[in-house]
Amino acid sequence: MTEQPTRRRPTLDEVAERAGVSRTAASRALNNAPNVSRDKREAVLRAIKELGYVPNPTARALATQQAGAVALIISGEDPAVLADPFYGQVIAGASTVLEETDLHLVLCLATSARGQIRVKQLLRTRAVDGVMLMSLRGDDPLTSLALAAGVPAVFGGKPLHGQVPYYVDVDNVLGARQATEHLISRGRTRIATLTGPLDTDVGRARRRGHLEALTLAGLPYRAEEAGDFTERGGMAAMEALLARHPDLDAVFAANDNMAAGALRVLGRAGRAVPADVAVIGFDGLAVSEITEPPLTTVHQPIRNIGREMTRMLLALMAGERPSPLILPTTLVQRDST
Amino acid sequence: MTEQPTRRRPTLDEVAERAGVSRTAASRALNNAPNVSRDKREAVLRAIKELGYVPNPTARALATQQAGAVALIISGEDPAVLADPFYGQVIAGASTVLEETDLHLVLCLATSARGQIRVKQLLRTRAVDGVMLMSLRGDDPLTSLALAAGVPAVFGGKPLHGQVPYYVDVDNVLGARQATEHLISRGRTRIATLTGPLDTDVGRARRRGHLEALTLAGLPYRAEEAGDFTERGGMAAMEALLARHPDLDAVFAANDNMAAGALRVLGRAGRAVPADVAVIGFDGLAVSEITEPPLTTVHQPIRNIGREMTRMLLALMAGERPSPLILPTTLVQRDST
DNA sequence: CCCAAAACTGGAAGCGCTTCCAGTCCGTTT
DNA sequence: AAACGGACTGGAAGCGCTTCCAGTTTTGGG
Repeated sequence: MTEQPTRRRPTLDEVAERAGVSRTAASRALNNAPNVSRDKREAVLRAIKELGYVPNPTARALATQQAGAVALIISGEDPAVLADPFYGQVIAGASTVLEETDLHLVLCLATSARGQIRVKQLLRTRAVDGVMLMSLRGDDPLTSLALAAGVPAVFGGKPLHGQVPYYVDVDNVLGARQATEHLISRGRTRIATLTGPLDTDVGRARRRGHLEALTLAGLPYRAEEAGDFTERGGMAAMEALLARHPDLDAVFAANDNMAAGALRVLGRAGRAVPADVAVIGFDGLAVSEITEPPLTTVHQPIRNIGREMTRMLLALMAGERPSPLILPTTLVQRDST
Repeated sequence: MTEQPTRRRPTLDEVAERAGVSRTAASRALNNAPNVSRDKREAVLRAIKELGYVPNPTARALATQQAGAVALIISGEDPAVLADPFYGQVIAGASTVLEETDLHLVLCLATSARGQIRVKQLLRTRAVDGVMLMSLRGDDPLTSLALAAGVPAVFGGKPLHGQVPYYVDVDNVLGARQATEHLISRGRTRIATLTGPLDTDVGRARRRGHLEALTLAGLPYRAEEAGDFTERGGMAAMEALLARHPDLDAVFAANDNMAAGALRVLGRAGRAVPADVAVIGFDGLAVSEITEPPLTTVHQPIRNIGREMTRMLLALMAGERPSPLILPTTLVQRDST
């Protein structure tokens, strides 16, 4: 039945005619704008129902000069970035906010040369009314591109270089400092860190917080290894760390994935956690609850990040000038420290 | 500077004027259609460059009656479905294919009542040129909705009820059978299974494959517990299973997440894997490589699913009638069996 | 050198909806 | 009863691009 020659869908003109009013009036009734008498409004509504009329979003977009969509742009060198549940959470948060509007979410992975070009196009053609950008690396050209495009843009996490006016972030420095201070409070003195990529703001900020805590406590021990925020990368980094600093008694991993990897490596190496080595993570992802042992971690409200980015974008699109937002982190004590 | 009164962007008319040709010719040159002399074509291209002209996608969409986008609709009762890296892979696969076209990807989470309504709207208003649907539960109304909408639609995995003409799936029955046969070949005789949700086709199909293998081998032992495809759910199910069937000597988990959960529970319960209990999963996600011990699993080409769904959708949109596709699975032997 | 076929051209008609603006109607105010 | 502000109306002008079609110019064969 669906194969029937797809009878052309009714237009607003037909609705107007059937209701015996002008197209203008029909449009007003449709959008329940003022200046339509009660009678006509009802007549139009009835006609709409009878005809099964559905407004054409493209035509509306052309007339109103609004795309009716916002984009979430995820950068990174590998399409596998999405394997990180982190983004899933952000997307979920964004979705819940967008559900309340009539904006669609277009997802762009700027993970290949081709992808970057597509994003550029998206920005230039103004195919969306606003964009959210995430996980930009050091001098990601997307940053300036987005800023220059004149499209409302909010960033998830500050880009490493360049100031951006609108962003949502968590206090990475403070969170990391709390993490390391927690380890210190447990009596650890040879505290190593598995950092994130150091060409990202989040990677550096967490490292900085860690170092601040060490300095403040007057601890001279320094040991670190860079990871890539994946569990696998965390394993490799932990192995390297263990080889170079076999005497470490605690590890601050810059995220839970890497912490989970570290736990495995420590387990295989025969180090008891937390007896021999205490481990703390960052994120508060589901994985942190089910590691062996359950992971103490610095929890960040990821879903909220998506939600707040979206709210900020909506505000921006509405002509407001929202302030950057720094979300708080909280230490969640479990069994690995 | 971006605050400057946003000088109106040039239109095709202005390009045409500057190039000294008609708008028609300009359009043709732009889309490099035939019937434009070399001279004019070049003049237009030059004007485009000089003016920094960028075509307005909305106007084009209105004129061509094509939205220029396809949707990926993910159903499920919880926005957290996206936490499963599975979808990340599918999205990545879809993206790589779409990158080669000029279609955008709009992502819809039909995970709430509001979300369902939005999807319905999306379908009715024809805001996209095609849709891909995933993870539909038993009698998900989305199935018939999508079919009735008259929009090209391809399904990821067969819906439980109702035949759909276009879908991409893996041979879940066969894959599951291989898994259990593998366990049997390792000499196991008391083989339990952690099933997926039994109101999904994938959940039932894998269970069926498991049972087929048992029947074929003449093994009378039956033990199963339903999970929800999450690691956490796998843990709960494994605990229940262990309590009711303490004598089991092998477990087929319907996906890797649950298998990972099962491994943890078995570890805590003091059962050695694979010595006491052999475990096999399904999916071949990254997690299967880093569990302790590394997990033997039935690998399915997830990225390809996204890719092939997209290709199928493109074919459908091009007026072809592609055949459903069943992707093969392969057994990946690691250390848990 | 003539004529039909092939290759261009560009005016004009949309695609479906929003919104400005010049009016029309009415109930009040004085 | 004349004047007035406010609530409706709907014709018409777009929004920016594609494409049909009738007409014009080139080509190429005979």
